[in-house]
Amino acid sequence: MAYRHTERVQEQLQDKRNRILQAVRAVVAEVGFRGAQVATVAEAAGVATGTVYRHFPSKGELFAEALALNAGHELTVLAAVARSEGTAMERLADAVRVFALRAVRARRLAWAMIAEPAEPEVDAARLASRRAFADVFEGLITDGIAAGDFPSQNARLAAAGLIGALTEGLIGPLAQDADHQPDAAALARDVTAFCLQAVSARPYKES
Amino acid sequence: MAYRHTERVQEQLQDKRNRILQAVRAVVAEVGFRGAQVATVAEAAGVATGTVYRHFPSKGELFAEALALNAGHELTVLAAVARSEGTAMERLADAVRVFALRAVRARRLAWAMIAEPAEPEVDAARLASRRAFADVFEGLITDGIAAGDFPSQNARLAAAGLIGALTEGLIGPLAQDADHQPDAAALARDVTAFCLQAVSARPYKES
DNA sequence: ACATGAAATGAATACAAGTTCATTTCTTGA
DNA sequence: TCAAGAAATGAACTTGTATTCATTTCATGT
Repeated sequence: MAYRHTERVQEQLQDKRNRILQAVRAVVAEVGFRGAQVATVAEAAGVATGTVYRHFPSKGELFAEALALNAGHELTVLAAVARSEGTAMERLADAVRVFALRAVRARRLAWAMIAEPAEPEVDAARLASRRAFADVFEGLITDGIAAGDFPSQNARLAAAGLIGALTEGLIGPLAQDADHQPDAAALARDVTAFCLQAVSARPYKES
Repeated sequence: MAYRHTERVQEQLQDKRNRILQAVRAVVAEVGFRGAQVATVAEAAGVATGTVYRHFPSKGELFAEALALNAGHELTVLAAVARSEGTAMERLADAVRVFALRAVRARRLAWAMIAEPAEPEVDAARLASRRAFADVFEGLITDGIAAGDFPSQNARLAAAGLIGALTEGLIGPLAQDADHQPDAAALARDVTAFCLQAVSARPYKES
């Protein structure tokens, strides 16, 4: 008997695994899922291509785990905001604002996480996280309706609509136009205004 | 001299070209861009694979032209609605409703046309058509603001928000859940209500 | 009918990217 | 220092598709 796993080795392995996951994040943030290949990720992580496969069974599962990790992080942040003090209206406003600010600060990554199709495993992981995001918004809208902050409406659909509006307004292809790019804060402010109005308003004209 | 292009041949060629474009539409409507391969398209068009390349220089350009063709058609419909009689509010309502109804009736195709990434040429073509759609909505919103139908707002962003909400609510992955799929008409109605409220409403509570 | 040249064919090829695995390098305990 | 076993390496392999091109089929005018 001349070799046994020691704690240090375990840590190094775990470390390498994490480095690879972080490398996925970094590469995807730069070139999206479309351009992210295993060899590139390996290089970014400072390991050989084959090493990746000692830690993950396939590209799809690696990328899916990286997405889940990142989405989970964002979800934690969002859920905390949603659980804070204040009226449903205030909390929804905060949640949307936080989502918007974080998204504009890393558009490419945000778009990849939220919308860019990729391997089936990645798509599946995204569907789950997307639903989790929608659930947070839906909960806030439902609260708001119950509290009389918002008019009665289809909360599930409204939540989807918010995510769609956020995605499109902040990180979609149309938002990438560099022609007259306002600062991120202004963009986030306008999108937030739109989202709040969509959920919280009553008809502008009596008809 | 024993061969010269005759009219009949020209027509047949044009015909074949169109058949191929239609075949792209049909195949994409079924399996999306991801699953659409040249061989499949050729088969659907009733020609050999190589024939496709006598009419189009590459897969990317073929698919991009197919997308532009289809988007152009939709845009014509939408623009006609936008130009019809009525207040800006009514015309926006009609436009959104028409968009929604047509989209839910062919979700897979609509998603491919609006959102599914594909070859770079396709993405470029889509960006153009997307902007055209957004422009129609933006024009209606601007009209509405000028007429006092809608409160003052960032029309460009609101237009993007509408498209996002429509996309997400009608044809995005979350909308694909077959669990409790309401009929298309009901879905379109709710989404339309959300969109109109987003643009046309005033604050629900004076604050 | 026939010669001419275009158009269609589809099997063969090219290519890109994910995955494997024989070899090398590192780690451990004696 | 050394043997044993694990981990890392990266070049070779595999696979799935887009693209090509030698061959065949078809259309035209005499």
